[in-house]
Amino acid sequence: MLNYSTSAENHLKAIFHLQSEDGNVTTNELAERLQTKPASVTDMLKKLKTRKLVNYQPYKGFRLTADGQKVALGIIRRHRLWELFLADKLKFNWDEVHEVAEHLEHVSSKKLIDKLDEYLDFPKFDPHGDPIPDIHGKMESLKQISLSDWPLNKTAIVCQVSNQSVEMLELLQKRKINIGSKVEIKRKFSFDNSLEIKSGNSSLFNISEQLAKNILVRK
Amino acid sequence: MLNYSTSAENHLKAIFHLQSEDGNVTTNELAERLQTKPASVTDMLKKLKTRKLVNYQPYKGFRLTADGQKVALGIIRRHRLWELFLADKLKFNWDEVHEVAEHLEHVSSKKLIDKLDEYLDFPKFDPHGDPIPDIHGKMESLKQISLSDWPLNKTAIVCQVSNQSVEMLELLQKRKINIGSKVEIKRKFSFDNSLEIKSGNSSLFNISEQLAKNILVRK
DNA sequence: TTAAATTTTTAGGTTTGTCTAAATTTATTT
DNA sequence: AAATAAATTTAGACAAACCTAAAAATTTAA
Repeated sequence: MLNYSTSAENHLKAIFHLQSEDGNVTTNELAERLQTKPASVTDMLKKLKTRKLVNYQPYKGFRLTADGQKVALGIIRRHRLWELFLADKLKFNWDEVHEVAEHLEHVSSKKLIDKLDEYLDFPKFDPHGDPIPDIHGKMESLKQISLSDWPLNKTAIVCQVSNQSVEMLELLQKRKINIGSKVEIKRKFSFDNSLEIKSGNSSLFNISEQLAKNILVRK
Repeated sequence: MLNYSTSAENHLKAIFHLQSEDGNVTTNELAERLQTKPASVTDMLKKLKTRKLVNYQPYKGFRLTADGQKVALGIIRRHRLWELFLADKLKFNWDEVHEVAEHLEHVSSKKLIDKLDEYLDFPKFDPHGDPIPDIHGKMESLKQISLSDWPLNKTAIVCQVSNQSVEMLELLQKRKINIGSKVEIKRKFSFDNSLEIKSGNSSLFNISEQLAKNILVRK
């Protein structure tokens, strides 16, 4: 298995995420996501195309090839395993693991990752509730819906947070909302779609529509 | 605390090791150690000098400054903690940990390393028997001597292997010699200074002077 | 103590990943 | 459907980390 630069890996991973939302990915989108410039993205895409990791045609957008997908899943596997390690074993807070995992994910020893997987007992989900690809790149898919679509007065279990901004994670931390937390919607305010909710045994509080949309729940 | 490139970190670490053996370090020595060219070393040293990590004067060799020493100890701390993690927790073989740790050591989150240290219970030595610097850069020093200077028929405990080449570690692995193994010298052959030794409860075998010099023992 | 050998540095080039500014293509709007 | 706007690519630069070959300094040895 070949080796890719940190930058190439970051591009592949970001394309993977974007295309699962959007289908075809555009240069601007990717530049925005990676906090870089469209011209830089074009440069990298030309390189990824030579490696047959992406099917890219100038001005037409791009997607990962089957090979690219495989590589991206490997990177995501590393990232999520490290996140779980940091949270479960090293007792990092839920909202601190992402940034450190961004660096650890680029250490590409296959043996390291497979042993880490074993050490963590072949986990299926990371601390954000995202599924972890197994050694073959397969992962569970969650049938979960947004908290903003959940009915009133019915307990939901938080199982994923789809927007991983630091601000948002900090907010959730403050509200003591974690993966696995039980929440219940007590009121919906139609004028701004904000919700009044109850988490665990704490008292009632309000969250915005924006936030509710990014909290995925099940059960 | 500032951030250094992987290459800069590798230079600092190598200078640290070389100067503890030699005192003053030369350009050629360092190039050899890093598997690079003298011209490249000169380039990097000029950069490290601007950062005041090394006191370097053209043609005169160099050493780490107090600051450089501090940075180097931090890198060594990371390296050795990861080595221990890989061996103890992930069950890597003793001779496989070095290479992976070479990569992990460059992930420079202070919190990560301090939590890892805690997770491993603030260990004092890595799987090769090398001391691990603590959070302040302090580490134990071993009073140990080379197996080639050990007397006949007296049990010694292997506590360090000073030459970390893969070949040598593989050889030791084959001979079932590990840190903590008990060995006893049964004969010394003066014509080539090779030794006939007994390790644990296995039968007798021979090792060269070269190998004996690189096995450090105590007790 | 010079001449030869060795070590080290300098000069100039390459690759990778980034950027800005200009040019080009595609999309939108009147 | 032309004109304008937006998105994208190209051209040309730059910094980091490396290299080779040549020049300069230092060391060694005749």
